[in-house]
Amino acid sequence: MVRGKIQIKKIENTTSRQVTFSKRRSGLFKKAHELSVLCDAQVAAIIFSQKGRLYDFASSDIQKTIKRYAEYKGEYFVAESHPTEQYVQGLKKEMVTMVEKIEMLEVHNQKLMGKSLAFCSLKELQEIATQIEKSLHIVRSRKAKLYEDEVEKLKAKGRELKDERVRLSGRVGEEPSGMPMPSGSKEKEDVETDLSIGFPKTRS
Amino acid sequence: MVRGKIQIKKIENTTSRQVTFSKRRSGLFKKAHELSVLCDAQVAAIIFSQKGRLYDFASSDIQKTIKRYAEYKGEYFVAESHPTEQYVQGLKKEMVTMVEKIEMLEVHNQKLMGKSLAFCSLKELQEIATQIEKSLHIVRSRKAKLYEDEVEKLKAKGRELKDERVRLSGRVGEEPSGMPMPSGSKEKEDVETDLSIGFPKTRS
DNA sequence: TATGCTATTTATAACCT
DNA sequence: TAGGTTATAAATAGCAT
Repeated sequence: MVRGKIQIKKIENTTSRQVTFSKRRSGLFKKAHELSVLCDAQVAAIIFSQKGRLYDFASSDIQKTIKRYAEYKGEYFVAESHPTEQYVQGLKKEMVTMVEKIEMLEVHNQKLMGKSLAFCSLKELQEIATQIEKSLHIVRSRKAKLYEDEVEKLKAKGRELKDERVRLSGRVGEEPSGMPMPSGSKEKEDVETDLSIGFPKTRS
Repeated sequence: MVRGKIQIKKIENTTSRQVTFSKRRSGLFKKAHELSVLCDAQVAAIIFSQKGRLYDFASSDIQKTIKRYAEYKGEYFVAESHPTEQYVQGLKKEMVTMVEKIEMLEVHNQKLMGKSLAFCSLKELQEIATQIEKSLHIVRSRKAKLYEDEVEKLKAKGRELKDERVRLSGRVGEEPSGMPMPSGSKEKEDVETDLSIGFPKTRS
């Protein structure tokens, strides 16, 4: 005889609570079963009692249902934190390509540096030598060009300093107090260049 | 107005079935909730509709409930096809390292081949030139060694052929019908070597 | 497709054995 | 602790909107 509505809050009386648990549990499972049959749905229910005992119901294989649940959540709800297997396969493929490229480059590098030549044929060695000779030529040209530019820059700097000195001596008097300036000498520019080479280093 | 008891079997009318599904589903979840509160139990329910849509209820965290279930049963419900974000981050980090390595190797390669020198300092150019010179020296030595070995092998072959001819001529008679054999000549070995160089090619 | 209504079925709280 | 009884609350089938 139900005396009135019950409040949905924890039943404090242990005996009542256990009885209610047992009855409502079977009620819930019955409803779950009916739902699955009436509506052709896949239903699973898991209950842990307060004491930690497990009760479960599933309209079909509960493991399959839970797996399906995990996959569903993985695909649609937490997609960002669960990349697909396909995506990872793509990454791995890329990595294989990269590893191959690294190996290829390393071998090439080694050969260009005169290492790991033990298994090279004469013909291959000839090709490498030709390549290296070509490289050496280019690098030397570039070095020469850079050196030339440097020298040119320093010469310009030297001329600038000379002009400055001339202007200064003009203002102070007829006799410049600094080093005497040779004039008309063919060697002059070279001498000044040599001096100037040291200048930027002591300045900077 | 309920006209009478219903049979617990699949509702054939689609509309009715969907309405019943919706109503009974919320009824089930309500019962599940009440059970969890009244009896202090941990309750989870998973429903897949006929169309494959997921509905779930859990009195606490459903993942925890499923995990507890898995532990209780001693089974795992990992969605195999979904690698963890952490794993993918690891892969990506590796890839970044590999990309850096490739770039480094490519730059080094380019420099060894006399390319992309535009931004090299004089000092760097000097280092590259030194490296290339060293490489060239090694490659040339190796080439020389290989060539020497080849010549040595061919000379041995030449001597072998000479011995063979001597043996053959001894059997046929005093006069060998082949080419006459010069002897005591200083040029002899070189001549034979030159001949022999062509031999393996025509044979193989 | 969802929500409201209501007659009726179903679940169940309290009690009993 | 389990199962049965019963008065009552709750759920819900069929219909309407």
